[in-house]
Amino acid sequence: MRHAAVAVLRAAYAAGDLSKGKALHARVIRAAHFDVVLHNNLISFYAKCGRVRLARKVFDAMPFRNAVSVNLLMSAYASSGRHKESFALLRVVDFGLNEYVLSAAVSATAHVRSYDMGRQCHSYAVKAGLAEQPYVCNAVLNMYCQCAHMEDAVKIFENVSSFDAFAFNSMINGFLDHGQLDGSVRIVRSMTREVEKWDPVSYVAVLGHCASLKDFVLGAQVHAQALKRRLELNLFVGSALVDMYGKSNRAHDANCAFEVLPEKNVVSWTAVMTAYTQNELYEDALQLFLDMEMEGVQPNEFTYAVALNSCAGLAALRNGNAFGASAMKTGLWAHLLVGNALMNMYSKSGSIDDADRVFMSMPLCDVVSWNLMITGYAHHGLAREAMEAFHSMLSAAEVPSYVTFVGVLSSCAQLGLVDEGFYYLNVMMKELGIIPGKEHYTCMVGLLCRAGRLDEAEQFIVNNCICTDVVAWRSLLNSCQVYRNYGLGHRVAEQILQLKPNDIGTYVLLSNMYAKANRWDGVVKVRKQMRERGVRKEPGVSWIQVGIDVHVFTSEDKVHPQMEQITKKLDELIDKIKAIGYVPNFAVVLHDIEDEQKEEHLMYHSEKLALAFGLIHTPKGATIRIMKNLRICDDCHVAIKLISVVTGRKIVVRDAVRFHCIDGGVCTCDDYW
DNA sequence: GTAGGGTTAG
Repeated sequence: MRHAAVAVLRAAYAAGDLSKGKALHARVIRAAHFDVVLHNNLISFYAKCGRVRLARKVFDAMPFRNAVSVNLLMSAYASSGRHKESFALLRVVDFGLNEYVLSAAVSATAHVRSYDMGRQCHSYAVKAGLAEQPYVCNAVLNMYCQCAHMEDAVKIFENVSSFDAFAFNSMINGFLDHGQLDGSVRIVRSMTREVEKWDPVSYVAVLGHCASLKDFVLGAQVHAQALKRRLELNLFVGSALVDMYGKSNRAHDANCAFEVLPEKNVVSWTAVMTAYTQNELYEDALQLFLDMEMEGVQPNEFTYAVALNSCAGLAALRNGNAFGASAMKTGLWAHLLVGNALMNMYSKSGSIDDADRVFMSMPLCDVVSWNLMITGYAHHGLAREAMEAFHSMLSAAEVPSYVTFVGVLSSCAQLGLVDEGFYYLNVMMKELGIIPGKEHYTCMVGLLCRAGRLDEAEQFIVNNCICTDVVAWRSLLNSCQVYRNYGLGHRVAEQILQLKPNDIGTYVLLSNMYAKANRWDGVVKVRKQMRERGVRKEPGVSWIQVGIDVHVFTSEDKVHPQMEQITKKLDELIDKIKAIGYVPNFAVVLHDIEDEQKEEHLMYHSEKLALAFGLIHTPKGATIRIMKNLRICDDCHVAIKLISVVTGRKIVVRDAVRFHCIDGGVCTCDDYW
């Protein structure tokens, strides 16, 4: 009976015929005597067919079971991701665990990241004398890696003499997952020496290590080794290669690794999209999304997140909206990852209200969501709202992170809350043990500058060893410009130009500073210096989306087909704002041109062209959103504020650093930028 | 009739 039945089950599985198996099941139930092995075969059959509930039914109906029955059901649960249920099965076991069941139990605790349960299993293994069993030992080692207790993992790793690739793989991934790159460097080194036979997972792990370190040289060597064994065709290894090249800023190589894959799945597609996005090739990433859908591959939550991040990079609000709607239809919208990506997209596209709306509707949120809200408000010049969000975050018992404090400190800076800023820096360091980074120090410099305490700001830079940080110095120089402190400004600019010769941002700030202080001799000097050193301004580019099209404008570029209309509109606008006090600010013109040309030059700044175009092509009262690659210039800032008055429009300009939300002649940047 | 680690986000 048993042999025949097993043969039937095997055939039924091979033919994918579930009903044949069920028919046999019925006969087994009617049979006079109970056979454990046969019932185990039934469990195995249902499990292989992906019918875990039926497997469980068989299990529950058994008058007695053995270790194999338990193990079969546990692995069925594990392969469908139901690790808690797998672990819970131990409660019905009324006999001692063997090495099979024990390693399944340990791996369940590893998946749910339960250090406590994992440790209990480990001590059980020690008492039962099973701790040295290779599978148990590896499972325990892996459990400690997953549960972020690398010190326990290291103890096991060091005490066992002979290891296969498995243990090395676990150790590398454990160190990588917890950001301990020095640890993974050690393991990878000894692995290249001691482990002869790498398995495919080893390649994936080592490539992940290379990706984290952006170690393209080692990555390419691993690639070469993989080629010898034709492993570049393996979906996992291939995706890891795509990721490694992408993170090493080699989008083209990433694409080659992708193209070579004979079978592509949603992960490999998403990996190559990610590679493009991380290298700022947003349009290509979005094109890949379309290609993927054409191939009939369904996007998952990661794919949507990457697509939305590309939209964020382009500030492509409409496309982002479309992806959001599409994610809503597929039900993937509720994923944390997608919600966060949507918030990010709205925030980077200048639509902070929409970001807030998404945040409020998210079923689950995490520290990243809170950070997006806080930094989003801060970038939009809404420091009060940012601080409110921060306090709500604390009330919600979410633990602030490194990024949280970047938002908090920059909000304190915007509000001129010097004491609060230092208080929060202290909380961050003392209470949360977060080591402040450049971003925090730069915020503190900005904080002191905002309060007009420029000398203290300079001292702060010197005292905190961030003298080599151009961003910190630039923040100080910016304040010198705002406060017209050209003595300090000149010194600071020298300092920056020593660190980064020909830094165009510095020349612009310096020139603006002299202009604001009415020091025309200074402006002339800066221009001369630039000419002598051959420094050229990067062309300003602005873009605006109208309908489904993105219209791009470069300064002085007159190639747009509707240039005539745009010029006419601009003339009109300039006349109107001159009537309410606009005076062109020639100081921002860094080119050596005649005075009479300067007004025309200013008029053709890319943001003004984009704005005029937007005013022509959008309905009355609609908000206009403009993106710019550089920082908005002082003249345009003044002009756009006045244009918002004469047209009654809300105008949002995203420049290289922040948002300017301009409404009724007032900008959220408070003219401090 | 039984086993483990892996790729995509920030």
